[in-house]
Amino acid sequence: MKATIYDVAREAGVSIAAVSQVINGKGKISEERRNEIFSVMERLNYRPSVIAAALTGKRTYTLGLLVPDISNPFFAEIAHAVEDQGHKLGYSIVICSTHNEDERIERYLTLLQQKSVDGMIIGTGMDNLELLAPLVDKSVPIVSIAREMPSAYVQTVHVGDFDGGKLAGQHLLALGHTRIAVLAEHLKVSSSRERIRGFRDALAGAGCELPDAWVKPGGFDLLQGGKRQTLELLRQAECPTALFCCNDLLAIGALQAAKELGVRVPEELSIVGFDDTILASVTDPPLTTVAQPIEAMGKLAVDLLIGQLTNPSEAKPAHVLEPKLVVRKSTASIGD
Amino acid sequence: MKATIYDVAREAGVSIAAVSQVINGKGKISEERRNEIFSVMERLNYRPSVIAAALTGKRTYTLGLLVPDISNPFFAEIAHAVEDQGHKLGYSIVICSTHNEDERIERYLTLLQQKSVDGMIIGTGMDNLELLAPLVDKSVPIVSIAREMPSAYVQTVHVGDFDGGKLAGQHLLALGHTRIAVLAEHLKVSSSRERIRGFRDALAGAGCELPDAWVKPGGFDLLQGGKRQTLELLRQAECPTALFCCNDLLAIGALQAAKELGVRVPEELSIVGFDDTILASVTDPPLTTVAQPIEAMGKLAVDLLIGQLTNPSEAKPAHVLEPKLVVRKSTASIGD
DNA sequence: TTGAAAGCGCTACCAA
DNA sequence: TTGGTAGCGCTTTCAA
Repeated sequence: MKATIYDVAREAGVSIAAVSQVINGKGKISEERRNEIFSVMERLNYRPSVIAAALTGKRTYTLGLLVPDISNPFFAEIAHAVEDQGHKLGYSIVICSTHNEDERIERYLTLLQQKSVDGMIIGTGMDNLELLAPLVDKSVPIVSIAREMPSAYVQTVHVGDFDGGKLAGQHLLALGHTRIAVLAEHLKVSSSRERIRGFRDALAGAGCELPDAWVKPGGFDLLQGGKRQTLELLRQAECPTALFCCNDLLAIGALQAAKELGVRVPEELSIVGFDDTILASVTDPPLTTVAQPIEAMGKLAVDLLIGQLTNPSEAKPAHVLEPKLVVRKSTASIGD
Repeated sequence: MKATIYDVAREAGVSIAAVSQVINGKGKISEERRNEIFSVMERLNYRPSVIAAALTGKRTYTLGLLVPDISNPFFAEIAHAVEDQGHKLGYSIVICSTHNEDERIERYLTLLQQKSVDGMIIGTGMDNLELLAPLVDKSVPIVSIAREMPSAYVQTVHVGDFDGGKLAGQHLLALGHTRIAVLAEHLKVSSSRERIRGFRDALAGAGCELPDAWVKPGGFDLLQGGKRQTLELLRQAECPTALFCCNDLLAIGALQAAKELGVRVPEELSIVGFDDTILASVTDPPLTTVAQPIEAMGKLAVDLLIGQLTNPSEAKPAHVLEPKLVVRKSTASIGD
């Protein structure tokens, strides 16, 4: 059986209060007693129950991270960064993957709260901000990452999606493309919408039009979705010469579709992705993509969250990081 | 403030015991009272505290998953599979990434236990089985995934690493290679050792020797490590014509090294990986690799774990799934 | 059927 | 400095 605070107290011949104080380094205990108690804890291999402690409202030094799909390298890399920084600051991270299903968002939100994390980082889009209400009530600090979240209550860390889309657009325009299509995630994803808006903005600046029919929203499976949409696009009589994909996974689907149809990238079709995950650097050809500073975002999110923990009253500005275009081999001048 | 069981009891004019019974669907409560209580719970937006419940030893319907590095697509895909199956069976999954550091293994092991998960799936190699002792004491069910774990206490799901290595070896031999080197993870990783053993076995069967100096263990960063080791190998006078990499990430590092040196794959250097993650299918050239049935492994691990939950006394055999060689474009006959 | 009360392990306040 | 003790919110006998 696991040792409890009572066992330690009994063995050491002191009260549980004394033991509790030693555990938490609070109160006044004589050096002698403290050492005695420590050695008993050691001997009994005693581990305080976080559960019981949490019940009495103590900090748990655990942060929750909610992502839509952990098998998307972008979020896996975010998770990695968050874990790293959290650990540096003495926090453990528990990760929950909502598997892109709305119902699970609510479930994991509740779960994390119930497991009494000290704060949460949310990387999942939330259509229904109502879901945050219980957290706000309990004043659980929240920062959203990689997604805008229009709530005064949550702090936000994300890349300039509009600017990112614009970068992609300008790059493609500079290469002489005018017939360009867009592969998106589900259009309820705000970052996708923003990226497209930025992209459109760039095209518009050059007097180039993006027909609505050429904005293809994907389904749940980004890879398959990207592939399917691209096949459709490429089979049209008047097909696009370039593709802007709202993330790397979609871009890879597009790459696969092109390969399947024998369409050469970048000679016959230019493709630009978004995120700059590990995937982008290894594909054939390597992917031109809009990079998000994943590591910096993860670190910043943790820093902000822990900042809120220690100073809850602070203002909560949005932090918008700068996207960068990384040119690799999947884009080329038209007619090259 | 959040409503407690007391609030509900008071509002409904019953005892907390009655409310508890309703929550858990136990005991005998008149239909009438039950409905009354339900409606009060609704009105108060009452959510039972999992923490408090856990303190009294109730199930939490949460499973813990421990992986060495969530940014490795193999483990991200495992996590995805586990989450999916867990969810199907009504369990939530919390994922912890140990970031490949031993100290964090212990920390997260303790954490998960403290958060009172009902069981744990461990995908991290554990040198020190002592760490499991506290879990065994509390009889927390454990299944290890993707790693052998020589403990009668834990159930195991993994691929036949020896056979997988052998498949790789046979494939390379069949292509006429004899000068073959191996890229491994840290050699304390048992699966790497097994894969190499199987690989050696295949070579030995053909009278081919694998010099120890050509077994290159990597460091923490698999990608960089794989690249560095490959550069070293390729710069030797008498360099290998083929590489067996103990996972896809290493193989990609090798691919990058080859590209950097202008060594053509597969014409001048054949590379075979292990895992068959998404990465393998997108690289340039696509990677020949030994596939693990990731989805099946995740599903099986969850099933076994939940089996133990409901029937703790069962025998705990190891489940060894079959690896499959997936031939893509990174391997070719020697001299082609 | 229902309710009173004893924990679960720990924190924090108040007396001693 | 110390120890006693009242919760924290819920589950679970055991009586009523």
